Amino acid sequence: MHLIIAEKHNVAKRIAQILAGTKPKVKRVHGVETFHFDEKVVMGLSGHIVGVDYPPGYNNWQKVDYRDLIHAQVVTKPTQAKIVSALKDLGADADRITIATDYDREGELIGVEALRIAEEANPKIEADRVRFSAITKGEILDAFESPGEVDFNLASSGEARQVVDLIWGAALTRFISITSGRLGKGFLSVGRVQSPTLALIVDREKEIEAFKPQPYWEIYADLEKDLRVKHEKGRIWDGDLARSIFENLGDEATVLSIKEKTRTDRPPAPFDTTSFISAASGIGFSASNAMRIAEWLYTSGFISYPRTENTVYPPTLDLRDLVSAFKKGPFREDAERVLKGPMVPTRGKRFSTDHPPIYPTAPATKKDMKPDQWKIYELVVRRFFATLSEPSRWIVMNVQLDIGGEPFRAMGARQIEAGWRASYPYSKAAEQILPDLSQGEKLSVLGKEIMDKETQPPSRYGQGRLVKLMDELGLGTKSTRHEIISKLYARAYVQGNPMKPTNTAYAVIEALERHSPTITKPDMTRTLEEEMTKIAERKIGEEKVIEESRSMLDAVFDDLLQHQGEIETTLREGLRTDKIVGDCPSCGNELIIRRGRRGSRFIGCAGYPECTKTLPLPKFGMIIVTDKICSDHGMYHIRIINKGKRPWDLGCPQCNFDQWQAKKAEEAKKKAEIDALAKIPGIGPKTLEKLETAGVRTALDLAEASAEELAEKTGLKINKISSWQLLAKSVAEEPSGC
DNA sequence: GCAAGGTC
Repeated sequence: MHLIIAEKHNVAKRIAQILAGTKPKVKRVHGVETFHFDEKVVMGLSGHIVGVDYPPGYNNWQKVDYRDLIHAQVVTKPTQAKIVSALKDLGADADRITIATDYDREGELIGVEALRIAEEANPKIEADRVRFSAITKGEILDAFESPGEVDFNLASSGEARQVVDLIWGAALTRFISITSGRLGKGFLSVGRVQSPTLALIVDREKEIEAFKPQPYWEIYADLEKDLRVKHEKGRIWDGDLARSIFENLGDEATVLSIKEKTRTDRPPAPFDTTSFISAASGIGFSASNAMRIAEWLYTSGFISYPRTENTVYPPTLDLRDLVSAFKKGPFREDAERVLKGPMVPTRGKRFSTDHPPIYPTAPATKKDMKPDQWKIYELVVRRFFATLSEPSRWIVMNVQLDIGGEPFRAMGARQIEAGWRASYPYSKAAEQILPDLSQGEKLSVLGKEIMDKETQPPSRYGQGRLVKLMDELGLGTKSTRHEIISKLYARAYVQGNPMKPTNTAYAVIEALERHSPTITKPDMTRTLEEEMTKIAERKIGEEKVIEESRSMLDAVFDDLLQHQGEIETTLREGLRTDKIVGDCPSCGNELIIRRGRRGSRFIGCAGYPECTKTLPLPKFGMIIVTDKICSDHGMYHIRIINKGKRPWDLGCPQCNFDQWQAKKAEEAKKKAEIDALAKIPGIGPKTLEKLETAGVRTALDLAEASAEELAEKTGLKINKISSWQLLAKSVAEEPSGC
């Protein structure tokens, strides 16, 4: 039997269909769907099915010595037990195994992992490897026609990365968590990708804080024909000069010149993961949410594989056929427009062997999915059409004017052909229509304006921008960048979007930059990549790279352990300031988030025990002090983050407490009225039931009801109802006892 | 309970 291994289930299924020519037989092996035909079996993995970890005995964070962690024998453990078992069973029966995992380094390692398991069950199995960059009939048949060999060196370069990541990550994560006292659920983490990413955000925040705004002025004049013109100088840095220009401005403008140019605005490149996340971020999706939805669309058959670095459509993709599929449904007009054109697809800078760019694989309507899913699907469809469209064309006008010796200017832009913008309305380019003007024309000045402005600090990174930046710096991969960003939120290192770092993040980055700068810079990834290439080229061994990395980490710990005291001070100060909620309304001391004896949390005053002001906090979830301040109480708003749930904005803790108290009082009042109804002589449980079906639950309800209607609805005697009503009225008017 | 990398 010939066993064929794909990286994922979907790919296994399609490979089997292509190779079989007919529908292959589906058999479940240890719960895993496999595909059988002509003495061949295709099975899919789920990415890595084993992972590196420490052997048992290294679990206790406080008891294990850092040096032991650095030099421990790292082991490989199955992480997908069912798939491993299926692989063993099938491997035992196979005389040949073909690795058909993704065509990249990680794919090579995943293939070798599978091969080792199969070899364990059957040492005599013969192995080969096929490589393809799109799952189309042509590519797959070609690849299987001439299989190559498994590249064990490439795989071991991936293994070296795994071990280096684990030992640096684990040792530094434990050190920072132990030193800061943040153990258990709220631990602080460190890693080759997450820490440099966090450092980018912290650096940006420092730039913003250090920014000194510069004042400048802009001068505008409003002319006849509804024309607004701006002083040629744009930003005028000298206030006196600006005011003098403004005050001495003449009352007639002369058109000096009119320049017209056509500008072509080229359509965007096909989506890779980075540009997709960036575009989704532009319409309000977080990176993780965009990817989650894209994965759903992929597994539901609406779009192609969303994790790709490729921005060039493969020649095997029949674009005309695909566009034609959209001739029915909500994208009919776009499809017809594109089909009329030359349909030359745009190409991005990056071409890779992993997967095609992200494109829609099937037409759909709004009814097929939820609104958010539709928005993402529509984005992918519209981007696809845009990449097959013609450029958008504009006429841009540049009008120069003179007002009493001062140069002014007006810029106009008019779209003459929408081109790709007809399908892709996400990146807006606004038209600026100017009135008809002629050279030498004179226009009176109807009004003037001087605007005093100041330069703005750089803006915080939004998630889309950060993903792009990570991509440029080589941090993380198409599949992990959004997860890394989520991790920063989960550790309470950042909050909001755009992202603002917490003081804890400042402190962690400061400590690392001082004593372990390697882990805070993108260079670590870059040098690791270089080492990996050397391993793949057999210029250096996997073991050598790991050993060198271990001794570097040893040196880092020489420094860290020597300065553990001061690092502790830095970290604890950062942690402390993140817990400040505001000033105590009773005594003016700081209000801080504190922990009760049984792990409960509350807001307490730093002036305790003299001041006993407290406010409650929820039992579960991570508490985040945001930078939003309550205008009534001067306290920072609180946000609660529970894993897998939407964040809950609790708001100002004082307002929240007041509202809760008011609600409780309201409920108590209601309960008192319900009790009062039951206490009226003559009203027993059966009568209560009848009254309730008529909508009467409290004494107040009864007092306000119409006796006739109530009698009709309940079948109770009207005179009885009237007598109860008298009693109810007297009860309802009494102030409630609690 | 640690990383980052696959995939669901």
